[in-house]
Amino acid sequence: MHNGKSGNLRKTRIQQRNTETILDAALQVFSERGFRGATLDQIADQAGLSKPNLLYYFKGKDAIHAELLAGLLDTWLDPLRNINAEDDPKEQLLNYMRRKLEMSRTLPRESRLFANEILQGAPRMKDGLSGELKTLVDAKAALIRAWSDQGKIAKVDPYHLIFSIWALTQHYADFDVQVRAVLGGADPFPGAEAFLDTLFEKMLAV
Amino acid sequence: MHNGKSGNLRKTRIQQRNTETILDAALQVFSERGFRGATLDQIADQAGLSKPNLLYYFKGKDAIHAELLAGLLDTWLDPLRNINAEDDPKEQLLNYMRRKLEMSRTLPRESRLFANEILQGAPRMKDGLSGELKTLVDAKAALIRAWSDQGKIAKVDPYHLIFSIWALTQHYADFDVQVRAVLGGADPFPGAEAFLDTLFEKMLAV
DNA sequence: ATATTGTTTGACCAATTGGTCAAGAACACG
DNA sequence: CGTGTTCTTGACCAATTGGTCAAACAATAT
Repeated sequence: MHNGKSGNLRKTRIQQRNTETILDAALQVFSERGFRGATLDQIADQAGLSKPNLLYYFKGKDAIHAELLAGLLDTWLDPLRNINAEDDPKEQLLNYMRRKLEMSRTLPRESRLFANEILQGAPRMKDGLSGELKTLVDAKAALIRAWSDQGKIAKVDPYHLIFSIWALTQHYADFDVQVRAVLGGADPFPGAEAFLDTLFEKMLAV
Repeated sequence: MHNGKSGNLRKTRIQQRNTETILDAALQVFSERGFRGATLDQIADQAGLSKPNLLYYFKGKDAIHAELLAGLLDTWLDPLRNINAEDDPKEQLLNYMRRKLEMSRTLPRESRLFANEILQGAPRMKDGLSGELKTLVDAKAALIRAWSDQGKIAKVDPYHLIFSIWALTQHYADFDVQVRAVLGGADPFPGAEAFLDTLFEKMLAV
C-alpha cells in the first residue's frame, strides 16, 4: 500500500530507513540546485535508489520538497522562541545570534534550502511567513522594544535587529562559496563568531 | 548574419533595442526563477518576442545568462573601488554601506541574480570570485586594517566587516518577501537605513 | 511451505524545453 | 522602385524529465 505523505508513523524498518535516506538526498540536491534545478534522477542517485522506488515512498517531486519545507520553518525559528522576558536581555540576544551562526555552520544545506525558497518568492512558504513567522517575530519584537524602552539595551529598531541577526549569520551558509573565495579557503566561522560577538556587544550596549 | 555574443557594437537600431529588451526580460526571469528555473519561452514572453527571434540575437540560454553575469560582478563591486586612503575612513565605510543598500533598493533583480549564482555554488562565476573579487577585497581590507591600527576606526576584522556590509544590505533585496511578510508589507528601506547608520556608527567608533 | 503483503525495477509515456530551419516580412538604400 | 540584407516566425526535432505500470523479487505470517 502506498502511504505517501501521511505522518511519520512508518510501518516497517525499511520504510523508516528509506524515507530518511530519500529526504537526506533530496535536501542535498534541492539545497544545491534549487527546486527546479533538481531532478528526481539526481535525488535517486544520491540516495542510491531507483527513481520508481523514490516514487513508491513519495507521491512526487513536490511531495518530497514539501516534506522538507514542512519542518524547516519550525527548526529555523526555534532559537527565536527561547527568547523570554525573564532572562538577561543582552545575553539572550547574543545567544540567539550565536545559535543562528552555529546553525549556519552545522546545517548549511537547510539554510540554503530556505534561502532558495525565499529567493524564488517563497511560492511554497508564503503562508508560513505571514502567519507563523510574523506572529512570532511580532511577539519577540515587542519584548525587545520593551527592553529598549526600559534602558536594558540600547535603543534599536527590534525588527531590523532581528533581520540583522538573520542576515549576518545566514550569510556564512548561503554565500559560503563567496566567503571562502575571498578568504582563500579558510574556515570563516571562528573569525565570524569573534566579529559578531563584538558587533552585537557594541550594538546593544546602553 | 548572426552576430551573437560579440561586443556591444550593434549595427542597427533594431539590434540595439532588441538585445536590450531581451537582456532586461532575461534579468527579470533569471532573477526570479534561477538559471534552470527560467525557460526561453518565459524570457521570450516577457520580452514580447518569439523564441526563435531570441535565438537570432543570442546563441542560446547560456549566452544570455553569461552576458548578464559578465557585467554583474563589476557593477556589484564598483562602490567598493571608491574606497581610498585619502578621504575620511568612517565616512567612506558608511558611504559604502549606504550605496550598497541603495543598490539593493534600486537593483533588486541584479542582487537576486547574483545571490542565485552564489547559492548554486557560483558555477559560472568562480573565477571572478577568487580572482577579481578576492584581489579587490584584499586591497581594501589592508586599507581598513591600517585605519584600525592607526586608531582611525575601531579595531575590527576588515574581512568580516566587508562581509557584514554585504550581508546586511543585500538581505533586503534577496529576502525581500520575508522582510515584507514580517513588516506586513511596509517599505523596509527607510527603517533599514536608519538602523544601519546607527549600527555602523557604533561599530566603527573608536 | 505457502499465501500474503511489502519492496524494487526495467520499460514506457507524455509534457516540457532548448534549439533548428526554411521561408516569409520588413527594411535599407542606390 | 527593386534588390540585397536584416528580422521574424510557424513548424519541427531531440533530449530531458516527472511520472506510471506490470511484473519480479523479498519479507513475513500462518
